[in-house]
Amino acid sequence: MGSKATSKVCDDRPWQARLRQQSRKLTGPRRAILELLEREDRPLSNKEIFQALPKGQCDLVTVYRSVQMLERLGIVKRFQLGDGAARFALLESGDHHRHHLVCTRCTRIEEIGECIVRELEQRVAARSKFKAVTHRLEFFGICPACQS
Amino acid sequence: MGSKATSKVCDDRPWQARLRQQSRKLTGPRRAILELLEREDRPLSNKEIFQALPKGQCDLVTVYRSVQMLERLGIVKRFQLGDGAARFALLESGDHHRHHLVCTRCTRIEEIGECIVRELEQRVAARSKFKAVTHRLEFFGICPACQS
DNA sequence: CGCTATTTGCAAATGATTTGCAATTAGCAA
DNA sequence: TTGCTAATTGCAAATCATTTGCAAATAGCG
Repeated sequence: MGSKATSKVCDDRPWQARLRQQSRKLTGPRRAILELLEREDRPLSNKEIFQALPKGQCDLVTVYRSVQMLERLGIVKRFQLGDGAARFALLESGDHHRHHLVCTRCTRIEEIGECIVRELEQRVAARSKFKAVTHRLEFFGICPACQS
Repeated sequence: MGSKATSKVCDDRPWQARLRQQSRKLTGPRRAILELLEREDRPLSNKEIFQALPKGQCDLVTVYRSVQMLERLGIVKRFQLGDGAARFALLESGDHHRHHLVCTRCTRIEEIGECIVRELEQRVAARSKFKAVTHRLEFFGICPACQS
C-alpha cells in the first residue's frame, strides 16, 4: 500500500528519526502528543495536552514522562512562564537558543529572530504588535565558590 | 527609652516606610523575614526562610503570604529558577529591571549592571568568574488577538 | 514469530502553594 | 492610655503540579 498524502502521513516527521536514533520507541501516546504539538502554535501544559488528546488515548502521567523525555532529546522546549505550570512546544528546527514572545493572556508564542536585549522590548513590541511587552532574563552558571 | 544604634536598629529601613504607605502592618513575622533577607546575599525559598527563622517565630504559611505581599509592593523580587521552588530577595533600591546572575549550585546571586544580551554570556562569565554561563530570556506581552 | 528492554496505566507519594476560619494584634482614634 | 477595627496570624486541610513504584502491555530487533 502506497502512502497517501491525503491521509495520515506519519513517517516523514523529523522527530521520528530522532526518536529512533536514541533507541526510543514511537508509541501511540508519543505520536499523539507530537502530532498535537505539531498542530498547535503555542506551548501547552501537560494538562492541556492530556485534555486535548482523544479521551483515554494517553494517561496524564505518560504525558509528563513523554514530554520530559522529548525535552531531553531536544525535540520540545520547556517554557516556565512563571505561573505554576510548565508548557511545551515543538522545536521545529534543531535550533536551540531561540527566544520567544509569549502572550500573557493566551500563552500563544512567536519566535524572536534576533537575540539582543537592549532597546529590544520596544523593537519587539513594534514588530510583533504585542503590547505591554516586558521580558525576563536571568543568567545561570557556577559561581567561583562552587567551582571547586 | 532612646534607640541605641548598637542593638536592634529597626526604624530606619527603607521598607518600613513602604509598608506603612500601603497601610500594611509591620508585624513580628514580617520584620523577621525582611531582616533575614536583608542579611542574606542570595534569594531564599519560602521553606528556607521558614527554617532560618528562630523556631516558632513565624508559620510557613505566613512566610508565603508575607513574601507574596512584599512582592506586590515591589520590596522583594521573585526568582523562578526553574526547579520547583520560587525564591525571594530584597530589592534594595526601588530599582526594578535588574538582571541577575544565579549560581545553579548554591543559588547565590549577583546583580548584572548592564542589560545587553548579545555577546553577553561570555562577557558576563568573564567578569563574574562564573563558569558554564547560560541565560534564559523570555518576552511577555499582549498579543494582537488579545488586545480587544 | 519470539524475546526483551522500553513504555504504559493506575495508585499513591511528594512538594509547593493556597484557602477557610477563628483567634490575635498593630496602629489609628478618642 | 485605652478601645476599636481592619489587617494579620496560625493551624488544618485543600489544591495543584509533578514524581515514583510496580505489574501488565508492547515496539522493534533478530
